[in-house]
Amino acid sequence: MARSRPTLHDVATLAGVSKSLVSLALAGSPKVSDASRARIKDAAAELGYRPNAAARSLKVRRSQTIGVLILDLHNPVFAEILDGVQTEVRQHGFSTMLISGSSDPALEQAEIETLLRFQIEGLILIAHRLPETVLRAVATEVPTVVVTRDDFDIPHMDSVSNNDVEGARMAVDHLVSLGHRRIVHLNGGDNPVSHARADGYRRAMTDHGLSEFIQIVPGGLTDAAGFSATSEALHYRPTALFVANDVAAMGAIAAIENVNLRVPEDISVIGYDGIRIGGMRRVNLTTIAQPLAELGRRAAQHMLRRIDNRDAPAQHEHLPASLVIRGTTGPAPVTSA
Amino acid sequence: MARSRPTLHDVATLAGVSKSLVSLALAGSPKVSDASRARIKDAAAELGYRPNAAARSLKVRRSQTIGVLILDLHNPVFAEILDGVQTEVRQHGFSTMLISGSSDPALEQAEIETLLRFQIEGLILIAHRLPETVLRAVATEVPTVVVTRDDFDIPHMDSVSNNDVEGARMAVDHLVSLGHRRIVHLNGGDNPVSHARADGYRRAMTDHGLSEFIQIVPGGLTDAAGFSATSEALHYRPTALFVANDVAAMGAIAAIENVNLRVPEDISVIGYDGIRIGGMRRVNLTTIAQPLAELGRRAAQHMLRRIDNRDAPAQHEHLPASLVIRGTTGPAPVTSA
DNA sequence: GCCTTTCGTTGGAACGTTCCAACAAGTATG
DNA sequence: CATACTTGTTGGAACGTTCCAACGAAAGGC
Repeated sequence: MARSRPTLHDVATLAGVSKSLVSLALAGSPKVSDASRARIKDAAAELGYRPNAAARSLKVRRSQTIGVLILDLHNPVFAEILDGVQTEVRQHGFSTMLISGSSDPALEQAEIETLLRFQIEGLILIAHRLPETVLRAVATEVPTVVVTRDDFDIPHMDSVSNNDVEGARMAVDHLVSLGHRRIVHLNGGDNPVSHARADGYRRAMTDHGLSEFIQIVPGGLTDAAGFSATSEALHYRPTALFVANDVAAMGAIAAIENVNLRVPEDISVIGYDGIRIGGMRRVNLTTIAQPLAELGRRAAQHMLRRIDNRDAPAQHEHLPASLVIRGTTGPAPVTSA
Repeated sequence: MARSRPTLHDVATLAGVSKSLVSLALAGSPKVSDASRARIKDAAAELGYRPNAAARSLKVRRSQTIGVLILDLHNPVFAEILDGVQTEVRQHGFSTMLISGSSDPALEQAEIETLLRFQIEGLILIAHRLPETVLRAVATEVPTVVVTRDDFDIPHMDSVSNNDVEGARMAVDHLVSLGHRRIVHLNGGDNPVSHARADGYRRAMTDHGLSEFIQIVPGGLTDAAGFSATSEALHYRPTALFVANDVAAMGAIAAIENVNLRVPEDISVIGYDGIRIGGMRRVNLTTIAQPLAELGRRAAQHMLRRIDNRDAPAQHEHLPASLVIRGTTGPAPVTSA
């Protein structure tokens, strides 16, 4: 267990040159003679030299690290976005420092503080529940981009999300094209994303001349919330349910089957998000799929761009969602209630 | 957009003291007078001072950061373990630097190298596929603990995992207690965990006097692998399937239902891991649950212990798995084939 | 009134880099 | 042959901390 790591200086003495030259050589400068370069490389290898990122970062004032706050690691939506962020970011030689949200929102702010101490060059928020004041403060400190939300207008702060209103409309369109009219929406609770999806539902229903059937049942974004909200939804005798997200949709389906109705023969169900599990054959959920990994990648790209040009105007990018038809939606039953 | 951040020095001049005293005060030393302390705190707040972690880490040679390699971010098993790691680690004032495995294993080694440059104080491997030589090399550099695997014997390197052999036995016991005899195992492929589970299956079957029914079908750890392996498994006319993990079990169930057999009336299915989705009512999967978050927490604890005492003997901790009975297992059908 | 202790404070070296200015030695230019 | 330029190399300052040794002032003990 080697006590203290070899430094640039150690390599220099072994190679018989100055530490400056070692630094130059290792950085791949062309002004180093081939002979020296070879000697230095050998010495570095022999000692198992590894540059100290803290020292480097202190000197050059760049940490090559970007911070990522992920609201909920358990939520597959966010995990897949994170994956997209990671692949993009590492391709550009950056590392990620990760923190995940906890039950206490105040903790998240403290964690962001920690991230900033490490001189992160950028911050990506994969969903969040920070008050706008905090968000603004953060934006002045470090280039920031938010994924899945665009409900803010802060200078120099980008967002990447899908258009939830448009996605909700696609869900309704799909159901209508299958002959459904009594389409109930299971809402996802009091958050911007759920509001937008409810809004899209409302508008699409109206556009289809189905405003009399508009019915929004309060729910949540979890399996359990979907399950329990469904019993209320069934009072309205829907032939189809548009559920705020996939996870809740799975709960809804379970609730429907629980009262001996069939999906999709009696009731069609469509979710939102496009999480992987939805594609498993056991689940086979029709959904409005967000391009999750792509969302993450784009966020990273915005980030990197903004690191080079902090003063670029804020961009709010929307990536298109897409309808993925699987087994939980089908033609409306002929017996209209 | 404030250009360069205030330093200790700036705080010192504003407060009219030396930077040493500021350092002392901010560290909470008792040797600082109340008057000075107050003045310093005010000055720091006014300037929005934030300590530079790189500088600190350079000086004290402690980064307060631990590295985490997560093999596959998509796999809910690993995500839940990571969550456990995070909560424990942050409670002790450490941050995490995350990297996730990619399709190319060589990349993972490069990423570990990056982690080491940041002077991480410890490394937690949430599953991995590194060759033992690399593992050994890593262990000499930094305290390391491996989660979900214990197939190594490297000095100073801990592991936390569940006992897969024992867990597999529990699965078989459960099925046998329901009257099953024709129990087929869908294997998870060529990796240590799957080997152990197959082994446990084999032993348990033998112990129950069912060695004639031992049947191991090669498969994988994904939904698709479970689906396709099942068609072969059905040739053996099983009344129950013990599948290598939950995700593959979901694929298996889909395949069974696909040929118009019912779960669990015709065939019982039990998985392994205890991922959250399995608990969703739509899935409702009987499984052998690993204490995932606890696995992560324990790993972090081992890590922290080892940071204080690098030379402690290696520990291989096994956490007990538990049988979670849900809806995919039931009594063996009376018509024995 | 002198010595010692305590208290609060300070200067400065160190951590391991990067990079600028400087330079020696050789090569080309006038 | 002096000057300028190139090539390869070097010393040293800086980055923002921590912490040791040292210090002056006040206070206590003799």
